[in-house]
Amino acid sequence: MDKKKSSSLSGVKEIARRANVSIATVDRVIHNRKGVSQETKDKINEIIKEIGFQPNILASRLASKKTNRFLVIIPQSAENEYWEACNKGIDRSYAEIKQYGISVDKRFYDLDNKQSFVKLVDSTSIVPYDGVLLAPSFFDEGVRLASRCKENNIPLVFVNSDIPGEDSLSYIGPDLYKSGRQAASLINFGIQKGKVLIVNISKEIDTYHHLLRKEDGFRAYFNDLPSKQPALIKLDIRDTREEIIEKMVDECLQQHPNIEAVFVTNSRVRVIARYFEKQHIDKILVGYDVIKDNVHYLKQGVIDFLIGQKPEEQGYRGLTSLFQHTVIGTNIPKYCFMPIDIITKENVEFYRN
Amino acid sequence: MDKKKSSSLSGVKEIARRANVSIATVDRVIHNRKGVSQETKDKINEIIKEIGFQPNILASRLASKKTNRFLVIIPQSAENEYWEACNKGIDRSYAEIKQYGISVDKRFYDLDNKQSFVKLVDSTSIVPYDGVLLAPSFFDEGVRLASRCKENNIPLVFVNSDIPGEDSLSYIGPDLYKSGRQAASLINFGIQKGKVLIVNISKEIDTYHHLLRKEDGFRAYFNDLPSKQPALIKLDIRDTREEIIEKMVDECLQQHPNIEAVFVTNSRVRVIARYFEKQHIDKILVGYDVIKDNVHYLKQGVIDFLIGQKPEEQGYRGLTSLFQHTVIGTNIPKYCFMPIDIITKENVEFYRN
DNA sequence: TTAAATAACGGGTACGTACACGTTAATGAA
DNA sequence: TTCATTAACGTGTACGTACCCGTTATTTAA
Repeated sequence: MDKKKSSSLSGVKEIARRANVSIATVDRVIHNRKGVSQETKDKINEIIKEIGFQPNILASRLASKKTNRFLVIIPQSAENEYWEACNKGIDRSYAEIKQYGISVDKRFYDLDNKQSFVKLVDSTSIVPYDGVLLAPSFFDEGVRLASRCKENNIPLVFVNSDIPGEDSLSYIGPDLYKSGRQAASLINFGIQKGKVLIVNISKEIDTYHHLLRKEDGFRAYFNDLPSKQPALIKLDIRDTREEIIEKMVDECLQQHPNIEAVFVTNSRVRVIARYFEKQHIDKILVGYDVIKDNVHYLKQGVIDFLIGQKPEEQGYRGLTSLFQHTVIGTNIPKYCFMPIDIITKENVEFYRN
Repeated sequence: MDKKKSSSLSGVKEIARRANVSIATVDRVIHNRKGVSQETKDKINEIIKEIGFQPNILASRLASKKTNRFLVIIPQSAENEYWEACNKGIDRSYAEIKQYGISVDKRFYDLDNKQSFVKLVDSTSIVPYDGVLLAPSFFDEGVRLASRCKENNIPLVFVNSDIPGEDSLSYIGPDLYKSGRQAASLINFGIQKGKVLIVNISKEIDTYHHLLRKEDGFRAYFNDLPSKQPALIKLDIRDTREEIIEKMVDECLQQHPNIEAVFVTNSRVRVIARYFEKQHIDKILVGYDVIKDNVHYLKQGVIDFLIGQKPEEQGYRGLTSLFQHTVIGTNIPKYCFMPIDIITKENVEFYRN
């Protein structure tokens, strides 16, 4: 943690002095531009290694008027707290890195409208950008954008959902499968011997696939269990209107009277919670995402556990990763899985998305 | 998110141009040094507000050869994963801010030896420092250091445990009481009608007090419960030798045969877990801190829940806060409570301290 | 009345790096 | 031989801010 007086003992000037060359030559070597003989190049590189030269990023950024542009493509924040949080994380990152001459262009699409994503992806030129942050809610277009990035050699970071085949710089988001397991483990801890209901609520086919991964993990947990294995009922609701949802859940509960716990695979758990509260139903209820409505029912005791996926941090890390990769030259891990946060009535007040 | 071409439209140069003064005069106003008439001072301040001038921190730091020193006083990392993590967080922060000409001096004390803390505090001069990061494991000396900081007007940040009376810049750490409540809530979710055992293991009286806060929260949760209230047994162990601990727990379990769950108020839960494994005891076990041994027993299924307090982040935030306050001028929140993380077998692999 | 002090300002250099441009010598083409 | 080209460097300025050191006018002390 100690540092030499950074004055004359480090820096390009010192390197130049030791190598008997000018600062400009050292600079050429550092940025491996041409115009330097192999001999001096070797000598300078050796000195660089010897004194452990680390360029002063402040001075570097100040001198090179270089300004990097990043492109961000995520769902709209309006009426969607999850993506609002992600957006906020991006802003927080931006506030920290704008000093370095970074600019960010954000484009938003409608999560309920695949076409808006298609149009956005196809109409946006990625050429002027030094990096792209993408939430690829829809598969095919995500792939298209990814390959365009690859062609142009532009680093690409996925947030929230991954497209495993494409070689992105990094994926930052949840492990859906494991989060499903986690939910199962919590429910298993609380139930006696009743049945367990799994509810998937989604209209778009692509987003529905994400829910399936969670369900897989959920089921896998119980399958791996040596002892008791509760009966698992499944309910698919391909409609997001509350009346429809309530009606279908109602019917299902009629049909299976001894359901003890309900697992909702996304943030729509709030709708089920509202229904439970109205009908004075007291079952174990587990769902996703720390958004206002869900927190309300968590505090009421209607929802027992929420699983958090840190959307704010996903946004923050996404942009920060692009910055660190491009400007600082840091090595970015290919996969950055978010923690699987368990939120209850007792700890929700301290939770940070 | 859009930015004007930051070239000629912002910066001290532009301010100077608009105010018909030299850059030096603008600089005097910005750092409110004397040598400027009230009139021009007002004019310049107005222009600053008008164009929303934000000084370029890169250039500022580069020009002023100012180098800030921070003092860090925390327990030794050796054989203590918790404080090792905190130390690591401090290093991570340092790696980010050293660019700005920050240097950090670390001093370590022995958590099991109050005298080492006393000596350290009394022998260390805080005068040359621009900020102090302190883990005040022992109360009285913490107070002494705090008042010395106050006299010298040096910002002080507490991590891990607070000394509420002293006006520090910030406290960064857990809410012990609420974390106890959280533990209670988890246990309550899993038990049927058996008794619950609370175990405090600590030698030093000061650290023992921290455990009491958790116990208070734990008890409060059950007190607030309208319905079932399990019997709470308490076991104080003022010795850290494993044989002693095992023996006392053994006796206690003999005496109370129908204990269903055990809550250990610190990271020593590993000792109880080891004992449980040996004796093939299968009870709900909840404890603190994501350290190697505890994780082992979590994965074995011996420990059901660990409560995490993010030591790494505490260290990171601690130093970063000092930096932001001193160098950037950011407003630091007086209290920064860590989330109360719930860690299980299923999510531990994604957990970040 | 004169020297000294002070208030209010401007000029200029430095921080560490980037880069445009100038310079020299060697090489190649005509 | 002469001119153009190129490799291999050095010089110097710029980035935006900080701050030392002048300079001028005005006030104060003697």
